[in-house]
Amino acid sequence: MYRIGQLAKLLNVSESKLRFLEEQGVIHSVRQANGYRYYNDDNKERLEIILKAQQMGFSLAEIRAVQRQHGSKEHPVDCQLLLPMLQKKLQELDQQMQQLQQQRRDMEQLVQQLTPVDP
Amino acid sequence: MYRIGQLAKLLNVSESKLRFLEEQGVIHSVRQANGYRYYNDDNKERLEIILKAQQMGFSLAEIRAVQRQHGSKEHPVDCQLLLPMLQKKLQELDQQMQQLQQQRRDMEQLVQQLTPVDP
DNA sequence: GTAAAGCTTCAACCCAGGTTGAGAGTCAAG
DNA sequence: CTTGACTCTCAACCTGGGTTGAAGCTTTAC
Repeated sequence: MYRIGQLAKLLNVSESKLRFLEEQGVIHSVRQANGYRYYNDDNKERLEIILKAQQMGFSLAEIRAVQRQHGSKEHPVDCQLLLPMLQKKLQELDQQMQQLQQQRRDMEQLVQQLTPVDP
Repeated sequence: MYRIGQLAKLLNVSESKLRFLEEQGVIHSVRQANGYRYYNDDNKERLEIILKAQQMGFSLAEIRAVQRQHGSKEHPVDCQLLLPMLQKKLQELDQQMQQLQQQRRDMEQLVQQLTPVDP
């Protein structure tokens, strides 16, 4: 059981961000009588997954959507939560990349046309 | 010479966005005595480039940075403006993709471990 | 010559994703 | 039993990238 400061330091995020993410409903903590947030291993794991998802460019809205979709089922919950997101993201990225590469080719051609025989 | 409404419709963006982008210094227009914004082909071309750059995930700050870097030189200006941005972005994407793919492999393995011989 | 459509500025608002700070309670150590 | 470190809530603020709306010109069309 971590307290907020410990977990924040451990995962290198701000305490305020942890409070914010909880308020937004994407992570959870356990409250003791003193009112402090405590985080067990499940809470921590979920947080780590959320952070990864954010790094990959998912918005909190997308994350919430997948969480709801998937409900609170059995075990490989978090992986099953993450996999569809990943697959979606990979597809998007593949598409983006292809567009970019096409545009780069176009650009390079343009540049060559516009810099005829200067030297 | 387009007026703002025409250009906005043509490129499928809002008029307010055109005003905003001008205020932010990333595009320009020509003012006539009546106070209206008019857009010549150069203005339009630059706008199109900015819009593409935005689609590719560049922030206005990044765009401004490249614009300043590159000053207002000669001709293939806009391509030379776009190329370094593209190259940077491509690198970033390549990196992201590799991370993602590694993570996906990890995930898939995990899922398999966690769903042993269920049926 | 008047109405509608188009344009102007300016200030206020919106959303996401947080951060900051005040005022107050909790806990461990000396 | 007080000090310092830690935590709580709540409200206000911030940034980026715009949107919305009011009040007032200009231009076009009849």
